[in-house]
Amino acid sequence: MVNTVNLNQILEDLDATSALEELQGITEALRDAFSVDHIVYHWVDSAGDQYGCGTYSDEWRDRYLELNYHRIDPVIAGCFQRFHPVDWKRLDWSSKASRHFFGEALKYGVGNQGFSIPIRGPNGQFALFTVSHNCDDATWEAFTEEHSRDLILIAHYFNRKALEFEPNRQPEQSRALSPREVDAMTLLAMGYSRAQVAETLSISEHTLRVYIESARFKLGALNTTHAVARAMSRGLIVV
Amino acid sequence: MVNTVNLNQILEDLDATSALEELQGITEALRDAFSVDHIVYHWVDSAGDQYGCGTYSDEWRDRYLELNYHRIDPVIAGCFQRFHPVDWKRLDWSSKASRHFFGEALKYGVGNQGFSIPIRGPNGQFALFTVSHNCDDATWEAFTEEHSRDLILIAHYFNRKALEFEPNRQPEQSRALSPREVDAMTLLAMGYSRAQVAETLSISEHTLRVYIESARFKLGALNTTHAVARAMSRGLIVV
DNA sequence: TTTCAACTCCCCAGAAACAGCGAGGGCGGA
DNA sequence: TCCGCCCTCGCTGTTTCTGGGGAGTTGAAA
Repeated sequence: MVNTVNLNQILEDLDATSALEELQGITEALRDAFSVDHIVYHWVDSAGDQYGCGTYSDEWRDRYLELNYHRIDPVIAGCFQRFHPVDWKRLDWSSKASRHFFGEALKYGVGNQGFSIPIRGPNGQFALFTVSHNCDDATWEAFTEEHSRDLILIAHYFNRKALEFEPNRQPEQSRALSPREVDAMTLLAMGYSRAQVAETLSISEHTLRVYIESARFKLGALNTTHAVARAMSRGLIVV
Repeated sequence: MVNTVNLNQILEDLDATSALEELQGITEALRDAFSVDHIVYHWVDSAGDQYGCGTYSDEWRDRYLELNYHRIDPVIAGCFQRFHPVDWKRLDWSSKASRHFFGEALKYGVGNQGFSIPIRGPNGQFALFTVSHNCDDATWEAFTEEHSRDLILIAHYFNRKALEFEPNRQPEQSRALSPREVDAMTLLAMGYSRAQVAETLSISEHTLRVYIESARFKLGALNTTHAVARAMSRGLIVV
């Protein structure tokens, strides 16, 4: 793998991008620049609705989406719990589903090595930036070691553009919760019953209910559990 | 402001840091390297519990914490909604509380210029990395323009260390959920009622209940909402 | 000044969730 | 082979949550 990558040029190209299709082209240019098999940016969205760009084959991408592989993909699960970029080797491949998934991926041309960077944006947005290649462990470690910083920056810029191009996903910008509503949601997420929450906050249970309903309304949630889930995924509460 | 900053050296120093106190020292070194007034890393916990390190005066930090300024600080509010690093000038200072807050900050030696980078980690973790200085707009723009990429990387490395030093905030490991349990938790988090979930999964509501109870047990949760919250914060389900 | 959002309190009835009991078939690892 | 986990289904009763009303205060923004 050649290491004559001009980081500044890449980032400027990314900055200048004005359309979604161009991002696709940049993944290809990056793949060639880094001399790796694949570069993928993958926005992981709520209901399994997904979006991204990259150099994986169409067959693999379609299969991934169709079979809802994001649910068993250890890369997603692992990155979701981490802040660090992560080498695929360090993930948990112990379950049968994981190994089967990996086998499938190999068949469809994904490299045996991978390096994925989790990226998080406002409102619980979550995405991955992945580099994948076919080589031995030592080569791969040298590569990731050398380029991890550049890749973090590139991932960051990719996500900027993705957020820019997908304003539709932003209107989820629900109105912020009031302090009391945050309190209520937080305590509910901690497992308190309504009675306990009311007591903890020193208010009547009915008042509490008003907060919950208000929060539910602001979050567009169907019930309390949904409201708590949304509040969490949008980073409005931390448990 | 001098621009002889050795980014690699900084990042290596950060990587080698093994204790919280050293991070404080690094903010001071960075301040000198960049020749700015202040460098601050600020972990914002929505519960109001906060933590960070930086070169602000002790008086200002104490005042900030004591008066719960994080609730009215436009830097926090603004960064929380953005992915991009942001110049303080571009934030919303229209409210009375904001302007009062800014006046206070100036009195306590915070610069009139600022540049803050939002950083997000697992479980809704949120932090800011801020550079602040006293100068005119043009000078500041030139500075941020030149260093924004470096600052993004530095911010990233700071957050790595912060997460590393706060293991109690890391998700605890719990037994993995079975596929059916994941399905159940996911659909519940999407706002479905038990009846709807059962129908969606094509199982009886009683069976569904067994999954929910099982998941609740595995997660050590007190009720369904709690179980969903824990499953989400541990990255077992993605909603 | 007026308006608006936030915070507080109250009643009631129906829907939903919880808790505890039990049972049987299948599949994979020790 | 046996043990344990996963998946599936059933019953009964209690507790909790939800949704529909209405009403008063405060404080900050327009």
